Amino acid sequence: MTRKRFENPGCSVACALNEVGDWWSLLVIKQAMLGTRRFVDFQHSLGIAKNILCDRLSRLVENGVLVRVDVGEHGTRYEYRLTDKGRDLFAVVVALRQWNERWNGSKDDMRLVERGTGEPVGAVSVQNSAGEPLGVRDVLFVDENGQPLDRAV
Amino acid sequence: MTRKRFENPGCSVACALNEVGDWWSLLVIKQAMLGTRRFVDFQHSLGIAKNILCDRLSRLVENGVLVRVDVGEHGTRYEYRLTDKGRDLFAVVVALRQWNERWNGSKDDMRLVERGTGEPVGAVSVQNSAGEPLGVRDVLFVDENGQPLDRAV
DNA sequence: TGTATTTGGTTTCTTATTGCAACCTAATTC
DNA sequence: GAATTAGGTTGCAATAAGAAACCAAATACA
Repeated sequence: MTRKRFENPGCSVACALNEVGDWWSLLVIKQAMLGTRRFVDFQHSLGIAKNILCDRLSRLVENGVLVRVDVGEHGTRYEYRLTDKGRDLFAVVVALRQWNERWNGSKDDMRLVERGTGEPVGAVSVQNSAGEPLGVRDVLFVDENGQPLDRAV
Repeated sequence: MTRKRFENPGCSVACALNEVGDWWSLLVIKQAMLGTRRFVDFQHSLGIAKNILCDRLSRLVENGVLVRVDVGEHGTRYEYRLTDKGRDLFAVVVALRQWNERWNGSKDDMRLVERGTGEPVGAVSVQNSAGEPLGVRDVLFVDENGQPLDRAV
């Protein structure tokens, strides 16, 4: 039985998870954000099986999250580089990181600072137009007609 | 062979994915944010197999993302409600939603607006202390001593 | 009161995916 | 010229997923 891929075109979260929602993809992307580009480096830093890494890299390339660039003179050295689409997952990765640090208290080996100033980056949050953070209770989910969906979280 | 659970305590992203990084968990959480609380409602709205739903709900309860509340008089009616920890995944869910809409252009059935004003919520992003958005190229990953890790993304 | 249905599961069975290890080919290094 | 490296592919055993059947307690329905 094929694992359900969330083709449901009515749910953006499902569609996003369809591309990057499996066990390894987001870790591959995070590692790419750290500068990893080569097959063997992904393999060693993540401790992932080679066939699974092959599969994930191919799928991420198919989906336009990574590009495979030929860097050898004669075609057996490749680099996997983030595309704009891939780099745009930065907020997702950082939000996950911060969530884990807030609730599981595990200290990551590395910190994230602004390149220019060296200041730590702020907390990733949903915001209104004034830049004030919004929790899930501060928003409404509305349908195409602007009618709010009943809800109590 | 047991699927690798990312116990690696040195990586927050891996730890976070260990709790909510499988195919269904984030969809269950998103659905809970929409107000779904009952087993059958999760089942029908997500189209998930009952045994898998059981497993995911139990795991999310174990990890403190949901609580199981007895709402029947005599103990066979339950509700699964988000905890503070679960609600705090809001930024992750919205970031994924927005990423998909930016890059895959699929229109979600529902829109997200601020409860008070009815205005659409802003784009979730990593920011510096001044509230300016930061891309992955605008930050440095530094180790415990503040030394930047070599990197070119 | 008696029957049907709903709820929240568990069990069984089949299929898919994972992880490991072995292997493989072209290119590089020694 | 031999050994190693890069980037895979293949085969196998173990695990997880999905569908469907089943089940007990509680509720709704007549």
